[in-house]
Amino acid sequence: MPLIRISNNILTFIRATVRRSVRRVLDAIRRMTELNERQAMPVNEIFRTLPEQIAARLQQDILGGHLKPGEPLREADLSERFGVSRGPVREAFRQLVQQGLLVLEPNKGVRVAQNPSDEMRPLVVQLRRAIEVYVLESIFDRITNGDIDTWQAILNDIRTACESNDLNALTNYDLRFHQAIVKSHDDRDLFTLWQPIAMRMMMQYNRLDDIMDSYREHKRILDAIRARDRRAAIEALSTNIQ
Amino acid sequence: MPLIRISNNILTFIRATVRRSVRRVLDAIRRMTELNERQAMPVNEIFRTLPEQIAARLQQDILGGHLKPGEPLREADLSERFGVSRGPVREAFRQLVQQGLLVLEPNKGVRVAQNPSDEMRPLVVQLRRAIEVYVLESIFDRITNGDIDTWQAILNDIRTACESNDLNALTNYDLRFHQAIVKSHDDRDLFTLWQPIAMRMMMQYNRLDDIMDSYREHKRILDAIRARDRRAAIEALSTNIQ
DNA sequence: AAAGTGTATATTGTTGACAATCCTTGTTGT
DNA sequence: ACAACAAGGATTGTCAACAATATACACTTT
Repeated sequence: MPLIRISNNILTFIRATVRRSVRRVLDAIRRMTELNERQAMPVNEIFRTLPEQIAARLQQDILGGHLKPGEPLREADLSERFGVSRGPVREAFRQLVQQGLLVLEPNKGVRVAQNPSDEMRPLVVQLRRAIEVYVLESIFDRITNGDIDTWQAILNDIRTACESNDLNALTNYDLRFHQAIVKSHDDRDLFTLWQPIAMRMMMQYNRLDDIMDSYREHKRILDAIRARDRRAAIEALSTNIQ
Repeated sequence: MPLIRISNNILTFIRATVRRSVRRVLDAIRRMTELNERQAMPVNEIFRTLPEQIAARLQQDILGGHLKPGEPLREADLSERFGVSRGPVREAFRQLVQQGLLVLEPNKGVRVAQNPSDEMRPLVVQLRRAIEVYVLESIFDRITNGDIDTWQAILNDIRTACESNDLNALTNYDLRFHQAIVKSHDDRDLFTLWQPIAMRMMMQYNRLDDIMDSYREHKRILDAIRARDRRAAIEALSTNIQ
């Protein structure tokens, strides 16, 4: 029971004003941090929607192995866990289905997808390589120092994860590193195309004997880019994807 | 107002009985038509869900060019058109987003996706070829005469469409032909992976000077399969995808 | 023994109402 | 002139209640 009663008209106008103010602040931040327009985020990527937040959490759970392949997910459970109704949870499920992390059986719900079979892995590798090499080729001459700084920051996170032997975090940052590259292409559709393929590889993240190799491989990529050595960059990228 | 009032208990038992009967009939049909188990459909693929039906209709509208790229789709409009509430329409939107036919902007709704850029087309071709060749290689020795008959039926449809110069129908059957091949792989995940890529090619279906070429190309594929000529089949398939 | 039936329960599917957001238009203040 | 404001209408987002379906189990029929 509020202490003061406010009319609806006044409420909507307060909301509008606040919203506008927030937008102005965010615009200012964006200008200050000099995100180049190529990846200028719409406001709604900063305040992500409910389903997106839920999907992000579940994605981590799946890639981190806390949810095992084949495990069923119930809408009611999650809606309680996140304190929302079943609608946004359903929506989040759809997003994860698109990414290939969940499979949907009508009237029966969703389960965590099985890891891609060993037989299939070479195909997935081939597809992902094709896309990422295409992206890197395509953007190479337009890569700014700002881009490189962004990627360097993620690379630092990769290093930290490797050093502390945190496979969970490594999976996450590895994904983000490549994601950042793919997202810097003008054509956002490429990211949509790339995501489900990359996800399928992330589900079985165990190819390295020495975990530090992951850091070294990514460092090679970024160093080559910084040196503007096109061939070396693409070669390093290809090597990393397997 | 129903003429007779029936208690809830009786209703549920009637429903259960009817449902079981339907299932038995469908099982019988399935056995009679001798669909091999590899692609044995669950019952719910025969009676498709509401969202699936809506998505299928919209898919045709988009591929047929009745909905132009960039055109916004409103939930309320479609829910009225199909006589359902907005829920299933939303769901259908999500499925089409997954296929790359719609793009989603949070709080703003969906629009028909832009055709892939010319620059991007070679990449998409490469990806689709990789998948379909992989599938064909993988299933080749296990292709049954039943499979071939199924594909022949679609090929006949392609021929009819070509002869009557119906580009709309041709797009549809061309899609189905390849879809049937991809779906006959054990691993259903391959289809999920393939679909968004193939859709992006179907959005710009205009590469042929002579429309009958489409029939000839598909006939070459099927003839080679029927002759169990692996290399020729894969070569014909590759040629067809461009 | 195998297939079918009655029933209860858990879960997903659908709906309509309401809330939040976007977008446009006209107005105000500088 | 220009940026910010105010108001509204249109559209998407969220919710909670209800309907339909899947599934399991005890029981009956053939």
